[in-house]
Amino acid sequence: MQGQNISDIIEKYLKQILADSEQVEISRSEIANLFNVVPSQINYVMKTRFTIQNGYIVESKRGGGGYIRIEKVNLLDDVGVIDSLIGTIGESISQRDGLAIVQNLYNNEVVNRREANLILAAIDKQTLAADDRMQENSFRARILIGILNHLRYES
Amino acid sequence: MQGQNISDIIEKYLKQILADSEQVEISRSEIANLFNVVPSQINYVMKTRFTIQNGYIVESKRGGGGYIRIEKVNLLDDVGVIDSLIGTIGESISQRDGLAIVQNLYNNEVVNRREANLILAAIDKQTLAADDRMQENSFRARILIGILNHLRYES
DNA sequence: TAATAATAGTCAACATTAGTCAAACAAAAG
DNA sequence: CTTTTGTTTGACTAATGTTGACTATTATTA
Repeated sequence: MQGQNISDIIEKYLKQILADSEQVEISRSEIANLFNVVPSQINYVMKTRFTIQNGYIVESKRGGGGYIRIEKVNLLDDVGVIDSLIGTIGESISQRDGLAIVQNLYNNEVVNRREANLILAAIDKQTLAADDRMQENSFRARILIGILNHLRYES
Repeated sequence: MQGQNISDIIEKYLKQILADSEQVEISRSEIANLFNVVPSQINYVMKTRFTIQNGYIVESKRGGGGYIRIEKVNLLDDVGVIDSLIGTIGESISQRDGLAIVQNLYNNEVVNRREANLILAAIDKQTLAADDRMQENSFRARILIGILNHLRYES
């Protein structure tokens, strides 16, 4: 029996709720209070246990009536393809290689033609119009990775 | 589940009315009274939830018989609005305003849900992960404009 | 026309949330 | 026992919402 630290207990508590409903909406301070931890511990639990790789999406809002919402999503079958594509992107990618990635997605029917063109518009050299090539390639990489992470699940 | 703060509730109330008619005309003090808030809170709701990015135009008049009128605008009816959207983006846009624009595109059926989420993934704060806020907002602006220009020719 | 009443707008202070980051501490691995 | 990895904590930051004093505009009345 593992899971004695408080982060594990909070994780278990939240996942128990998520067993019944698709999402939970909590107040950070309330939960922190409930388990007698500092509020920022809740952020730690989110970052380490409710990641997209595990099939969770976390959204939040600050200010009055603020919240943290955890949503459980269905991971798709081609997660393997996505992982390997992310691996090849790394921290920087040229427009040419970016095009290849998008074409790969299209060929694997992860996206349709319209969606592929949308992505290409987003990572286009002219669109990014960065100060230098390194910055351009770096942002292109981040955008592609963000999109790929999104494609892991159905929304 | 959501909508704990009073601004959200007022927003919902007004949008419910706007679901049936193209516009609403309210008295600021009446609405403030109805929801037990100070009148200026209504201005706050207008400024944060009924912007042109959200697809609304707000007009008002002071003095006796004064009013605030909210009008829903339709992207498809008016090609110029895409231009004005690009204009409001300018060189920099926050995640919040970016979300408003994408939601607007979706509401006006310029993009479908999947495409909207794809765009949101591309302009997400975490995706961009820029060194500073200015850089983040700048790239978000370029990406959105690139996509909007693409959509203009596509459809 | 001038004064007054009846509206709405602006702005800054304050309130209420959540996020970040790094240091201290603890547990696990080597 | 030492090193590495994971956890806990709290000070500081950021975002969002609420309030009220003061201002601006328009209509009505004297």
